[in-house]
Amino acid sequence: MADNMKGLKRTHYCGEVTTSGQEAVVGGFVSKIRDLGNLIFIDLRDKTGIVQLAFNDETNPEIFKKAASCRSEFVLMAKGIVRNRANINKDIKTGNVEIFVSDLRILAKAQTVPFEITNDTKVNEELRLKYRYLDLRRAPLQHNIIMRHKIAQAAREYYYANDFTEIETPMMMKSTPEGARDYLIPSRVHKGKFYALPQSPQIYKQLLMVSGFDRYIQLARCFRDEDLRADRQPEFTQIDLEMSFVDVDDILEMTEGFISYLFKKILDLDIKMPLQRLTYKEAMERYGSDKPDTRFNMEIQNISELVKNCGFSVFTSAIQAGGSVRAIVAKNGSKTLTRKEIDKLTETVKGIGAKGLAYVRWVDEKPSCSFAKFMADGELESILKSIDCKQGDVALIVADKDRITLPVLGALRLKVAKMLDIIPANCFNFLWITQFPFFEWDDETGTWLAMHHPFTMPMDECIQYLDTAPEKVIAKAFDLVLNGTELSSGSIRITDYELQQRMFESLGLSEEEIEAKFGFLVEAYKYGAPPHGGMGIGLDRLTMVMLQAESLRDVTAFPKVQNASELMSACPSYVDQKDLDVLGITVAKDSE
RNA sequence: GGCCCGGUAGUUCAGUUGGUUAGAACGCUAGCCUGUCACGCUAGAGGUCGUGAGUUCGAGCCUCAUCCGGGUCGCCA
Repeated sequence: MADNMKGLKRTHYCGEVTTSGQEAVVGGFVSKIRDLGNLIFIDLRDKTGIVQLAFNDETNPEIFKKAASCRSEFVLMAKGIVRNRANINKDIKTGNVEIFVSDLRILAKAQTVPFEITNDTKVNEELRLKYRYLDLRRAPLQHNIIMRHKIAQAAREYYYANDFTEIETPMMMKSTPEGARDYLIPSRVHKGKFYALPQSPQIYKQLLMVSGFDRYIQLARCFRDEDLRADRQPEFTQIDLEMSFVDVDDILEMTEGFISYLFKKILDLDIKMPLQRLTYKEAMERYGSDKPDTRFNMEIQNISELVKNCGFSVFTSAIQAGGSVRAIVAKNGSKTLTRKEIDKLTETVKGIGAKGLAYVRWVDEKPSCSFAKFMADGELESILKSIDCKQGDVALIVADKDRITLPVLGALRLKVAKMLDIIPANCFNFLWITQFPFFEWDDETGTWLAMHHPFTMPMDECIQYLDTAPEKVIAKAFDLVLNGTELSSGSIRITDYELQQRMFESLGLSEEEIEAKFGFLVEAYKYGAPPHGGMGIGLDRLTMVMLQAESLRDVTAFPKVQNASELMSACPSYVDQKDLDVLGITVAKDSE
């Protein structure tokens, strides 16, 4: 049997024991034991840090014996006098003192842990995820999770101070099969019917504006049944907000206020305001991405004009087909791309849609160029001059339709920057992407699809093109990007009932479909809605980028892995047939 | 679903052309040690080489299948 803590009340967190001469009672996990024979030191750890407990066998043999029986990760409470150490440990904040223990309780023994609880770890993440509760004992993860809490707290402080009301919206809602797949919840009462977990509280928050709450915020859990990435979990949290009587600029300003407040409070950084803005078109042209990382340059350059009459048919035929020839230049730095690396990059771009990769590698005296033999005298030189490719640089060139060249070079730009290690750390580059196209063409179905959700307002001057020229319609939609990560998406919503109807129609929805899917929403807007709009800021991603973490798993207490399972509890899991019977559900045999 | 990478003591890794009993460090267990703080010293335990099949006189190593994990493309209004 373990000891109890009767008669002891914690007076200090471990990391707070810094002043000698007082009595202290601390509780925590055994981090390290140094048994010198007639002298034992135990490092006791809690969420605030480590304090050294000291024992000797002359003063109190009973307690000494108990200390000698302690092992790693035992849970202890200890009382004693805080005294100065003989030698100071400069690495920890309590390194000048120790507690000379007069009462020791072993509150829980611990099995040998499957991996050591250390700040730096090389241990396989799979194992750490299986024992997530142990991994979470490590100081860096504790720090991340606590920082996440502080970011959430700052969000509430800021938006509450700006008259936002926090309102909880349902987790069980109507499935509206647009966009991402829904996670479904079967109904027991209505057999054969399903609720869906929210992909976002979108519809509810818009209705809250119809109701007149004017400013809404929620730290909302959202669920999307799509494949995971390092920056994508099936469930995640948004700082979700909506505002009435606003246009795009009002929302951007409110958000800039938050970013300013947040970074000052959490990181003591002054972010320069207003944040830089780029239109979607410009972002695609210059960076080949709608979420460009602007911490480094290497912008995409169009050399179509220069090569349209050259002898290299790969270039000329792409231009004749209505495409373009574009390049990025990796400038001379501490590293250059080797031939082998360029070959590897060629494979990469082929994997994402490009037919090939032309290059100029100017490392030696003369540039080595994959297409030199097709160039007339002086042509290569003028290309190199125009894209500012000098000795020591490597130029990478893609020729194809714009919808290939731009994203491919965008992906290449990121990859090359990582390979050459030119992305500065401790740098936070925010960027608004504005003026998104309203529709995007879908090759598969041969129709225009809404690029954002179908409640997004078109720019006032574009409404005339809704039916005649969909490609000209620009949305009142915007994204917030930080260091190449999309943090947030927002828009002004359609509040005009007739316009909403036209929107649905131009997206090819029939009367019946509109009624079945969004009938209640369409009807709500018949009763008068103030102009409104809002956004959802990804709390997980925001935390990840602020803490410069590699993955959402580093800032989420209990994350899921790539196949959307959770390794610790092994979910999802099968359920008993009788539980399925109650729901009227039959599972196909081959799925087991 | 496609492509790429990985899986050897509890952990991190090494393991030669396919060849005798698969090693090291840390951790763990036991003993010694009065000022450690990566304590030190001595000894010991600990292995289905992810799993299954195949090739071979012989497989950790070669082949195939499969499972698990990571990254990425598709997907993510």
